[in-house]
Amino acid sequence: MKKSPRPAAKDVRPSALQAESLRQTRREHASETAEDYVEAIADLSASQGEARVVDLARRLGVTHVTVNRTLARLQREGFVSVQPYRAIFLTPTGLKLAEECQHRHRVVVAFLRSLGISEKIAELDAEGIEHHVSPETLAALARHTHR
Amino acid sequence: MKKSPRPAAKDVRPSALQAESLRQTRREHASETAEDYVEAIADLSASQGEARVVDLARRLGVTHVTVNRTLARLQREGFVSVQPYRAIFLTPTGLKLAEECQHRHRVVVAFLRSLGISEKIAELDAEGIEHHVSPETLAALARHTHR
DNA sequence: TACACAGTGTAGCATTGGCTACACTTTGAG
DNA sequence: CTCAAAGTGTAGCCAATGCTACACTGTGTA
Repeated sequence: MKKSPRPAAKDVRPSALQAESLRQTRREHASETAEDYVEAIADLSASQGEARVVDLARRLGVTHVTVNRTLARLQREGFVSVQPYRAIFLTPTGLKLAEECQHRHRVVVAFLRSLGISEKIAELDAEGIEHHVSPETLAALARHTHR
Repeated sequence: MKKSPRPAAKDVRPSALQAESLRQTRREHASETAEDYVEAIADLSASQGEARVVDLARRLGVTHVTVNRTLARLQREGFVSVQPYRAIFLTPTGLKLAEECQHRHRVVVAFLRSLGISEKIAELDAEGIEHHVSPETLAALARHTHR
């Protein structure tokens, strides 16, 4: 029998769970962009009647070039419908995702506000947090939002 | 005077703030990797005496190739000290970051657990959330963690 | 001491998501 | 109807982060 040259890892947190969590987080990150875009498109459509590339760029804090390329991917993935020089529309799939995101965003912000966090900080943190909140946690946050 | 062809965006949420939040989130994402790595290295060093590439790979859920390349970047940025075929060490800067991350992680998990979230889900969500929690929010979470 | 094998390193490819620079379309003012 | 400016699209660059395939090191065991 061969003694392994270095002892196997006996971790405090099991590596498998840790790795799974991180893989999950990376998967989420892949869809964060989609979520940010569809949410912005939904908001702009509601507030202005249509979503245009420049507005998205301003809203998302990137150049119109990045918006353009990302929209191409989102179209490929079935979230939006784009035609050259035309307004941007959400597909039914995209609309559904947008509504989920808006809901999650509202819940997270309301919760943070109810902890006494300022409006600005709450918005800032929510933007980062909202994509990583599981349904269970979202429900718990909603339950624990008082006032 | 020229009337603008299309009316300027009058957003519900001001675009500037929105864009700033998202830019902030992107900046955070750039350092998430660093945080995950230094935290893992600190944990492994504590539990096994040393951190090796394979262990990190297992722990982070990526191949050893990715670990290797990322370590090169982290060394470039001053978080770790690496020599070929040797164990991986944190610099003082890296160690400080690791400790902050571990603290944030503990606070977030404890808070989620105190909301009644299960251990597994709490760990999963914390992994995604912890990188996006501002000091203000972290303090608020700690304050509102009861039992 | 030799060597098998686990661990480590490197080459090269793909995708995502930033950017600048430049070209093309659309549209409203005149 | 014209045309300049705003908006949109494209080419090409860079960095980060995945991967597979293959090469090299180091070390305990036989």
